[in-house]
Amino acid sequence: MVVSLKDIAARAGVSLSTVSNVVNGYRPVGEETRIRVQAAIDELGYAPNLSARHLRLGRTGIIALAIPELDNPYFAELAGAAIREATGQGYTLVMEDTGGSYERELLMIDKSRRQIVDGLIFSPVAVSREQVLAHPPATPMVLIGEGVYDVPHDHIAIDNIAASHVAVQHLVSLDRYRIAFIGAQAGDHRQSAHLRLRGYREALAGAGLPWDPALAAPTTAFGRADGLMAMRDLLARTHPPDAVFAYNDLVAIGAMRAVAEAGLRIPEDVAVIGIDDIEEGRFSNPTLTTISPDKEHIGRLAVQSLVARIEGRPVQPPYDVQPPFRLVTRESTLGGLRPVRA
Amino acid sequence: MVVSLKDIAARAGVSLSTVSNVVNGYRPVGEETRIRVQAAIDELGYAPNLSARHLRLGRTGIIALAIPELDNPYFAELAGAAIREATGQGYTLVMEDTGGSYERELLMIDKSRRQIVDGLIFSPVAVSREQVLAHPPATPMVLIGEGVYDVPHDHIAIDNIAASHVAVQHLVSLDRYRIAFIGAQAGDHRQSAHLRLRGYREALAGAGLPWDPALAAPTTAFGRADGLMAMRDLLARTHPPDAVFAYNDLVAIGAMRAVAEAGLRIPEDVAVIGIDDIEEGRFSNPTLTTISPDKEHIGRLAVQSLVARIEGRPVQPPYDVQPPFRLVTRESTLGGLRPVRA
DNA sequence: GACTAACCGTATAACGTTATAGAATTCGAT
DNA sequence: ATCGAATTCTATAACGTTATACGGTTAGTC
Repeated sequence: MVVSLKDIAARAGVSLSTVSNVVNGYRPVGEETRIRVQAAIDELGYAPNLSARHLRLGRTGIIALAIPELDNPYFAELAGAAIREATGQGYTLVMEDTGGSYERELLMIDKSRRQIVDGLIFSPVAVSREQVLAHPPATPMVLIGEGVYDVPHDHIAIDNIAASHVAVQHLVSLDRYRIAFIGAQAGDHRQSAHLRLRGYREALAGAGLPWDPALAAPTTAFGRADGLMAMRDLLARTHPPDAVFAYNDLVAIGAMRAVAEAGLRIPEDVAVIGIDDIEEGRFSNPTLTTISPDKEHIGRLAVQSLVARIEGRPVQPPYDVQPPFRLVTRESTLGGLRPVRA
Repeated sequence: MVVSLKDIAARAGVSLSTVSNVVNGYRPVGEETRIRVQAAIDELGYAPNLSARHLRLGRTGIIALAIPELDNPYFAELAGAAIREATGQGYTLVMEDTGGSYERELLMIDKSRRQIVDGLIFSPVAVSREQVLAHPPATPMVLIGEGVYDVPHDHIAIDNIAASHVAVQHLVSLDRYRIAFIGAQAGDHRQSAHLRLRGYREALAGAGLPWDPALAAPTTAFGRADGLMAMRDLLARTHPPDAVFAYNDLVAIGAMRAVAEAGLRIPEDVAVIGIDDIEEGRFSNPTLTTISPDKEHIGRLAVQSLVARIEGRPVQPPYDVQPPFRLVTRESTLGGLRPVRA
């Protein structure tokens, strides 16, 4: 049997309101009655009905995290941090996998889906800035990643251009001159691909290296298979690259596989660097040099910002945060055998 | 402004009940009024308040998936399937990361946490059979994985012993005689480790190979780092193994890294096989031979079983399902260079 | 001894929904 | 004409919670 306030009230011989006050501490309650009520609560094993509470309060205590792909370890690791923070703040976090699909992303910002949710952390990839502007969300929204810029929402994303500079400069410092980029995008979406491509070009220019469009390999998506195919393609050229800057670690790992299949050595023949610092790259053969964003920081900050807005706490106007990142050098660029530190 | 049934009723000039009937199709409504009401709904952009609906109906439409580690790709891939199925069935799935912690797992089955949830899909690792029996859940629960057996709940897990047989037999068929197992557990928990160890021993016996306790390496957890350390240990022995059956793919990948660091070749010096068939193993160097459970099947079936129980549909008594699995042979046992089929 | 203030408790009205019971209308059949 | 039945709609009472407004009692102050 499910126990409600009414049962407790009857048992303790007080009114509904008093029990509610004991439970929530909203109003002072006499010491003696508090004890009596608490005893009844313990005996009957009362737990508040969240639907009722939420109906009354107008909030659900649930926030959503909408990401393009749960099976990308980057997002899985990020989600872990977000879940921990949300739990700590007294919220439940539900994850939505949009699959990077346009319709499912629109559904996310569409308010019909939001009746159940107090706020949304959203990593858009397919949807455009204009569409976000055209569908003002009914509840607060925090954006993560580089999908959409310049909208009136909190936004958390590393400085992609700066990160790309660091990556390319690292390859340049190793005397690589034919540096490819895998993950250039054709369409208008995936801002981050544009930004990383731009950072790549700027860094090349800064190093006095020529810009060769043939070395900017497009992909349809950003998984291991995409990196593999793009790299096979690059290696089949008459002048293959001597280094690769990959859109992310998954792409980089696919690319490394292609290099190995071609019978070439990493990094002697081709050096490889990615972005994300997923755990997989710490154990791959060779281990993967990467740009490491602080995922724990991003996940927690996203939840904190969202909760602050939900609870109407004093927050600045929508702000852009650029979490820190750092270069993590490993075998795929430095070479040698560098035992994993475990 | 948030639109409720009342607003629609006023707009369309009908009663609350009629609008509700239009929305839910519970009672027949005249064609003309239906159109008028639908128009009002579209104009005002009505979406039902789920808290209110759930309060009234006594169900929340939310199911939880509690897994030990979101950053294990196996669970991430499984969760993807579960989310898809849940969405299709009209449920929202929330994920809970227990971290394999005893307290957080108990919290999951504890009913206080369940007020918000219609049912739970649970992959226990720390909690025991007795504890599950002692804390009867308030709502239906489906167990996945091998943590707990013989409890009155639906249970979905591959036949671990049979899977281990297949894995070890594969190694035997390649003329390996010193086959190690990584992932033996000391404590009473992690049934699956026991089962896989048992399958390993049975298969050895079946092949007429001796049982050497020194080759059963325990680990504290089941990640890449654990496989790495255990393998380093095994390779430092006077008689190192010529093959390794790892508790799962993550452990296998850590083990492969250790073999590479030791300057040995896979599979010539040491063959490696895992369980799970995570995508990572399809692109690793070398690619990883593994036992592939049908994750899509498991995820969907878990949700289907749970929803059937929640909705009180005719279901058999709690049943045990053993989803199919198959051996996927790759470079880590077969050797050679086998280009990834992409 | 009356007035205020503080304290503690309660009755009640929402929050938005749906199920039940029933009211109003129409239509056939007697 | 009248009754029963079918059809379409509506009023109302919950579901369990919390905020508001108010009723008592006690203590303190002039």
